[in-house]
Amino acid sequence: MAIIGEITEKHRLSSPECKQQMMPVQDALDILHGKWKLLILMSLSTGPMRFKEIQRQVEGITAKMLSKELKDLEINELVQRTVYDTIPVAVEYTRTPYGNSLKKVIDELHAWGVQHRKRVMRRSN
Amino acid sequence: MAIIGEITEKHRLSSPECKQQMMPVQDALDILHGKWKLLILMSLSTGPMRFKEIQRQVEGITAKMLSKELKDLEINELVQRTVYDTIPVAVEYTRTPYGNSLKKVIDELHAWGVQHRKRVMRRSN
DNA sequence: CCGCATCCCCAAGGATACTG
DNA sequence: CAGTATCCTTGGGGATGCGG
Repeated sequence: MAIIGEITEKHRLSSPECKQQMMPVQDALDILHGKWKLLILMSLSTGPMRFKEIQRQVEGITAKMLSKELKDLEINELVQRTVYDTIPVAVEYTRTPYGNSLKKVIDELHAWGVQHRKRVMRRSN
Repeated sequence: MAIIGEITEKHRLSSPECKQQMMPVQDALDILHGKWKLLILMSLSTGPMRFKEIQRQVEGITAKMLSKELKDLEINELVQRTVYDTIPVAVEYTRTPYGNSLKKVIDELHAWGVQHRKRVMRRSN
């Protein structure tokens, strides 16, 4: 029980700094939350993409969701929308430089996902 | 319009590989989704932590959610739960080595959040 | 102190049909 | 092709209260 008390005390002291560390993460999650946003950004990693193209790449997303998520991403300046005045209209979506700044985040998440998948495979055998 | 056709064609070709890249990310998001999981993992970065301690650090989370999220994290072996047979019982949560493997992901998200906050501040002035 | 049980609400998300 | 509109379901999340 003494050990518990010690541990508790130790971390209560470091609490304020911990909260400071969390705020930025909370900010990031606010913008990137949901099932789709990061996947959409990924699909734009190779270059501009049209609506249907993105929908094909991001498996399972409905037009409604894609439309909404793209709007959100545009508001946060992670994605740019360009309309070409053709018939029928063509719309291209591009990652902005700011959107590209998420590359590392996505890369790390991807790397973790890869090894996680391996791990799950291993355990299920 | 020619340019559109070209762009479309180019990326349709790279589509299969893109989907491959997305699956791991989707896996990762499945485990880490929601408002709280990453924040909880962050709060455990400095060492073992008791239930109430975590709740104090993760601002705004209710006991119910914390309980549920900790269970999920335990199932996925990112967090370990230890019960001390004291009166009243004390329960400690620790990041497993596997949970620690998410450090880079969290770090990148944190780094992005920090600069995002700066950016938002700048624009609102 | 560490939760679980219950009730409740709302936003996220899905299905389908439809327009310019 | 690029979405909107509508309706619907699910579950994330909050509030409160209780039990070991």
